[in-house]
Amino acid sequence: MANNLGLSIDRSSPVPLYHQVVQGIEAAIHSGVLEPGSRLDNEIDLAAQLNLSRPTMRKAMDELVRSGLLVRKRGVGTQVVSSQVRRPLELSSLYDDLTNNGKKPTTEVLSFSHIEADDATLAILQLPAGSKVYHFSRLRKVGGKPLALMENWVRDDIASMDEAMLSAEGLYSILRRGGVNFRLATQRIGAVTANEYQASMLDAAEGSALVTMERTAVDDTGRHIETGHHVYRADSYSFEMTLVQR
Amino acid sequence: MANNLGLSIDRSSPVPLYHQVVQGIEAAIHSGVLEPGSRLDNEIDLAAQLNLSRPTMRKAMDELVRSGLLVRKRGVGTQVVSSQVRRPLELSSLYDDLTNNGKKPTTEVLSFSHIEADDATLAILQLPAGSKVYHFSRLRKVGGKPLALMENWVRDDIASMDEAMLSAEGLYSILRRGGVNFRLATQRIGAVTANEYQASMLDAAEGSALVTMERTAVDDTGRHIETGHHVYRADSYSFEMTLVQR
DNA sequence: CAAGTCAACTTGTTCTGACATTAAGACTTT
DNA sequence: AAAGTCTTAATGTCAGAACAAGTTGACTTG
Repeated sequence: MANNLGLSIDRSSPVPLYHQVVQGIEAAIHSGVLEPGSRLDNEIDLAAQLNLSRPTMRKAMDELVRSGLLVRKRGVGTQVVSSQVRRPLELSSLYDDLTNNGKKPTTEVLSFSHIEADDATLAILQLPAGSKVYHFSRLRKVGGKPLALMENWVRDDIASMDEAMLSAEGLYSILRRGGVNFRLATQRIGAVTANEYQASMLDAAEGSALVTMERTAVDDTGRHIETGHHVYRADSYSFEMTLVQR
Repeated sequence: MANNLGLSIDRSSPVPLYHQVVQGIEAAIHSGVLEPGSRLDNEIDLAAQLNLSRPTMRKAMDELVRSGLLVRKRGVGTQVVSSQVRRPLELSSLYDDLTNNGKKPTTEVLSFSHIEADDATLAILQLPAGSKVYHFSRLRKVGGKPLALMENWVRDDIASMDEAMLSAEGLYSILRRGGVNFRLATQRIGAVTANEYQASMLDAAEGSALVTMERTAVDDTGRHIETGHHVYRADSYSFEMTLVQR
């Protein structure tokens, strides 16, 4: 059976060939052309069908295996796992996540200051003593409903910012415009019960469950850009992810 | 400066060369030989120093970039990000995590049955109507202190199990012995407040915060092996992870 | 007929080689 | 002296080839 996925490769495109293959197979899986559990042709045939070399084909399949869409087994072949694999947790801001899903988030800046960082923040952001940082807290709402209460500390040598900017857009887009290329983040997810302040801000009952996230983001030059402590209403937000065994 | 990392490659080892390089560089970073922020020699020189080809060297560095230890920038070079990057969330069981950290977990089986799966479970595990599954709930303690309350549904065509087995070891080790090679899992992390039952089992106050996790695990043949709903005491457990931008 | 053996198939690893793209600094020119 | 340009160096992409190592099923043999 010629498992022609109906995908074509544009060699004049600036998009790398292996990435075109990734997108094509992703589309085939999500559209149902490739059903969960079905076997793909072997790497060599697939490469030949698309006029690609095997290393290029393999690199594409590597990415799909890593993202959890495909499963490979030596001596056997490659299978589609499931079309309903969730997107892995991405290195993006809450604001981006929401707008990408068609939501219209609003941001209210509750406090804003440009101050000398305390010792803990200096250590986390790996800044020399006496450095100043932006410190602010924001309330994010979707459809008028409070979703998240966010407190952040950001180094001040990237982009200057003020309350108005933070009200109008997401923190990450401001920083990206300042030339930051985010590369990785470490985060910790846990839970707490809402104290009086959190409850009032999030329009929730005191003692209700909140999801907490602490995150520190690093850019491609190794600079620690920002750290934050966020809390989310547990009835409106949870973290979904796909873990892949290496 | 010859950035010789003092690592050597054993070509007679069954461990792939690229993986030996990964382990060597990881060790160099964690031991402090490679300091955070320092630049590595370029790929071609490094490959030459170890008598490897550039693709092999690149594949090793790819993995380190993905795991967040290194940062690459075209036209510039490769840098060490930080020695204190946390291990990414791994596809492992709580039991393994605890024993690997030197803890001695105990497990109490609260209920156990071998029943026909309900529709929701059939759908999640992608089983035909009428299939039977193991359904059980367990309480896990560390140092005599309750940590997690776990309810699981497991397909029954892998390994037979009973209360005694589940008391003595982790679910994943039983399944692995039954020939399962776990490949990926999708999970969702959130929060709730403890109800009366959860509070009493976890020795916590009613209304205290709990971290929730729902997980479905898939093996290397695409079978959906088990799904579970776990709750953890928020004061004793949180999820740490490293996100890497592709 | 059952058990072991072997051949075919598929992914896993590794190599050599080439060119493209980006970034930074040195150089030249105005 | 400042601006733009060019060179250099590094990572990014792609090709073609070869062999290694599991898996599976067919075949052979006792």
